[in-house]
Amino acid sequence: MTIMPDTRSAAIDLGDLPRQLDYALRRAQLVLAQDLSAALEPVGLRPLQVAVLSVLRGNPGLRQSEIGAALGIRPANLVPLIDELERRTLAERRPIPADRRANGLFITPAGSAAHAKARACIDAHEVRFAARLRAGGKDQLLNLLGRLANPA
Amino acid sequence: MTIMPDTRSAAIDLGDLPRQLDYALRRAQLVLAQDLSAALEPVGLRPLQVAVLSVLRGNPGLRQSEIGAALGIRPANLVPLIDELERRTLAERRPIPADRRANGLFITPAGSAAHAKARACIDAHEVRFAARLRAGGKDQLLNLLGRLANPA
DNA sequence: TATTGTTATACTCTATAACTATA
DNA sequence: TATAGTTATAGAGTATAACAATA
Repeated sequence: MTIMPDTRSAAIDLGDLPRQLDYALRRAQLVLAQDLSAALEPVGLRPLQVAVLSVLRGNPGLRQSEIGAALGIRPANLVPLIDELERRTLAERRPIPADRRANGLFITPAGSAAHAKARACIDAHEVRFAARLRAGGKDQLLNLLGRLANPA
Repeated sequence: MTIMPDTRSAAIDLGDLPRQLDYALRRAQLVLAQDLSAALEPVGLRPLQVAVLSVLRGNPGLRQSEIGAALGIRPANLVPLIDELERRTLAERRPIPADRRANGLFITPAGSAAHAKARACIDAHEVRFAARLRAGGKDQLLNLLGRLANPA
């Protein structure tokens, strides 16, 4: 459980913080991440693991380097992540004959099943938070966040 | 340096990820946090330390428990943070006669000076990223993020 | 009994550097 | 020589549990 800022007690002067994008982002990101992690607990997967499965589902045979580039995860950090997915037989590494340095990554049937369950949790989570916004607010937000993340 | 997702190579299918709030938040938050941390490097402070100084500046004598509640930091995690600020004489703990369990926290002149420098860095950072949005985009974004972070 | 601050500890995500085996 | 994956390690931020001093 995260400790959330006390937004009610106007007694405390937060200065410029409420006008800072990074502060607002940190707060919102933390709330969402906490909720999503809790929502995924029944499935036993963390958000990042689900993200990897999502990409694997749409791109069978992808190399680790490619997944890392797509999701913004460094090769060194991707290794233990894939290790665990493989240990739980949710994904597997297969040798690539053409390049024996690289691995082709594949989601397994068990991985697809887990991913489907995770998707349901995530969808519910998304609906839950979209409800906090006005109609069209989610699209607006995704647009704004995309602009921030991309130099454009 | 963070590895950012490859948004250009449309070769890879990211599935539902681009439509997920938590994923968009994670990406944007990471970009902003990285940039801000780098921007604050000359001052030698991390964003969270500056946040504490900001609150201290507007609320001299605040207790640790109150700062923690305001910023969403647990008491146990606040201790080393304050320790370092105190070690660098940017803030100080003073005993509270009325309650000898608690500390009153105060920003020092050196702390105010450091905070002023940090503010300039943060303002520049904010301008830099607000420029990625349309006019009024920042206010829109702050509004949406506030709604997400707050249940109501 | 409850609260304030503290210690100790663990987990997640991110980061760098250096290694191996291939290419 | 460059690349793919790996190992080892470190730093932030966040989390819990348990304790001492005080209320």
